[in-house]
Parts: sequence; C-alpha cells; structure tokens
Amino acid sequence: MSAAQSKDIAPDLVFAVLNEAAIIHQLSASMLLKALPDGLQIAHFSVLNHMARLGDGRTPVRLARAFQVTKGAMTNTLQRLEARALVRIEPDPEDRRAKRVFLTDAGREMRARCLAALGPELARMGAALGAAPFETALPSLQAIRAWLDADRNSGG
Amino acid sequence: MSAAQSKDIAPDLVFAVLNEAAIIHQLSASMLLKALPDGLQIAHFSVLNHMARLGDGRTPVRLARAFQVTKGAMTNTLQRLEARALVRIEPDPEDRRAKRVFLTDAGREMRARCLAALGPELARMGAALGAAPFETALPSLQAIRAWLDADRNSGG
DNA sequence: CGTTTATAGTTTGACGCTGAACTATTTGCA
DNA sequence: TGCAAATAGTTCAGCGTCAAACTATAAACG
Repeated sequence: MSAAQSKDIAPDLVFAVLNEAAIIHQLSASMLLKALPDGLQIAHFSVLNHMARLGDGRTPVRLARAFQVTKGAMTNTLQRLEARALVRIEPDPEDRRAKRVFLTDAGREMRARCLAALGPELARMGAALGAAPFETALPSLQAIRAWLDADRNSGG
Repeated sequence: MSAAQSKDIAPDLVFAVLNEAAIIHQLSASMLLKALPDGLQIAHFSVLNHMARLGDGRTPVRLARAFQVTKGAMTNTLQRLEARALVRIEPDPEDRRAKRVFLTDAGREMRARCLAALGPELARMGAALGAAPFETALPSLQAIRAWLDADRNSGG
C-alpha cells in the first residue's frame, strides 16, 4: 500500500502513460539523432554530457546505473566512444576489477558541438509547445521512473 | 511562435523530459515483458490490443502509423504474429498493393491472457504511486507526442 | 492514352538494448 | 586462513527498430 491514494486506478491509465512515453522516446530519438553531428548516437552524447556535467573518472558500472542500462550496453557504448577517442579508459589502481572513464579534449569538444546542434531543436520544440507541458510532466515522470527503478532492483 | 508561452524555455528542461520518457520506456518495457505469457513481445501485444479495441481489418500501413513505427518494423511484427497464428493477413480485394490484418480466435484469447497478466503489474504500479502522477502527466505527454508526430510528418 | 508520381509492402544491414553465461577480482565470514 | 558470495567487466544471441533500396500497384495529369 505505502503512500497510495485511496481511489482505484484504471490499468488503462497507467498503460496509456507508458505508451506515450514509449512513443515520445521513439519520435524524439529519431528527431535528435538527425541533428547530432558525425552520426553520433544519443546514448553516446548522453554519456559525454553526463561526464561533462557531473565529472568524469567514474566506473562503467556507475554510468550504467545512472542511465538505467545493462552493463553490456555500457560496455558497447564506451567501446565506441573510445574508438572515436572521445573518452579514455584506464584501469582503476585501487580495484583491479574496475576501470575509470575520462573525457578527452576531443570528447569535450564533441559534447559542445552536440549541445550547439541539439539546442535549436529543443528550443524549437519548447517554443512550439510552451514550458507548461514540460514543467507539468517532469515531476510525475521522475516519480514514475524512480518507482520503476526501485521496483526493478528489489522485487525483480 | 504559434501558441508559445511568452517566457523562454531551457533546452535542459525539454531534454530532461525526453530523457525520463526514454528511461521509463526501457524500464517499463522490461517489467511488462517479464509478465507477458509465452514470451510475447510488447509490440506484439500492443498490436493485438489495438485491433481488439478499435477493430481489425486495417492495413499494415495504418497500424504502422498508429504506433509511430516504420513500415519495416510493422512487417516484422505482423510476420511474427502470423507465424503464431494470432493474426490472419489477407490481400485487399479493392487494392492489390494492400493487405488486411484480422485477429484470429487465438489472437483474441492471447490478448485476454495478456490483459490478465499485465493488469496486476499495472495495478501494483498504480497503487504504489497513486493516480496523480499518471493523470498529471498524460495530457502533457499527449501534447508532446502530437507535436513530435506532426513535426515528423511535416518538416522532416 | 501513356508517363510520371505516390503508395503498399518487403528486404537488408546496422544499431542499441536485454538477459544470460563467462572470467577476474574483491569482500564477507566461519 | 580459506572458501563462498558479491562485484566489475566482456561477450553472445536474440529482439525491435531504423533508413534505404526495392517491387508492385494505383492515382494524377498532360
């Protein structure tokens, strides 16, 4: 029960929200992908952006958890970023199982180029729809995401 | 400009919403997939459900548009559904380029089993979070989705 | 008419993601 | 001290998706 509201919730409502999220994901990914330079993938930019904002030197597992993605997916992403010399991966001296991921200068530059390319697209979207839908939706989406994350890690 | 609010919108806000949508998509897909019977995929159930609710006999292209998916993706989905005998695909007598997709009895049964399997999961989620986040988010998500869809079909 | 243009559907190759199996290292505990 | 359990990372097969190229049919138009 926890913090549940008293009234019953139609599964249809929940399903509808998940459905909209899925379609928004697909459509926006397709839109942003076209704007990204050098055929960079969104997952790649996201990792670059995350490290630039929150600091690099983290391990791949921590990055995987930050993006709610499996370790295998992060391995793949980091390998491709390293192949482009956008990140540098070093063994962790304190834990020989682990690695540390650092942004290269090229990585920082690429991130800046991505921001410049994505900004106008996002701004166009924001201008067309207004801030309201985004401000309204964000806290709810965060709550839903947090629950899904917690549920995944506990119940299974 | 169109119906834009007057104040400026941070691209970060828009990006954050798209990001949450993407993660919710991934996590909820993973959660629902585990609940679905016979290893059925979510895309497959969605098509079954769509036809049961809104009527079958539609063409693959119409289904593809309804789910904001490419024709190729829908071809793949329908081929797998047909291989399981959950849908029946017939040539359209009035347009020999087109086909028509119908639910079989097994397809209706499978959809019912899916609803029964998914219901408790969705209800559990709704009970934990309450109706508020879903009711709050849905109209905003629909507005965002609608814009993305329109933008895709016009600007490119 | 005949030719161009649009549409329905399929196929192919590449991508990211998952889940599971696997190796290597570290931690926990008896 | 020694061994079981947890953790970091990689690899693999399978899936859905996309974009683009392709065939076949229909519609539009000079």
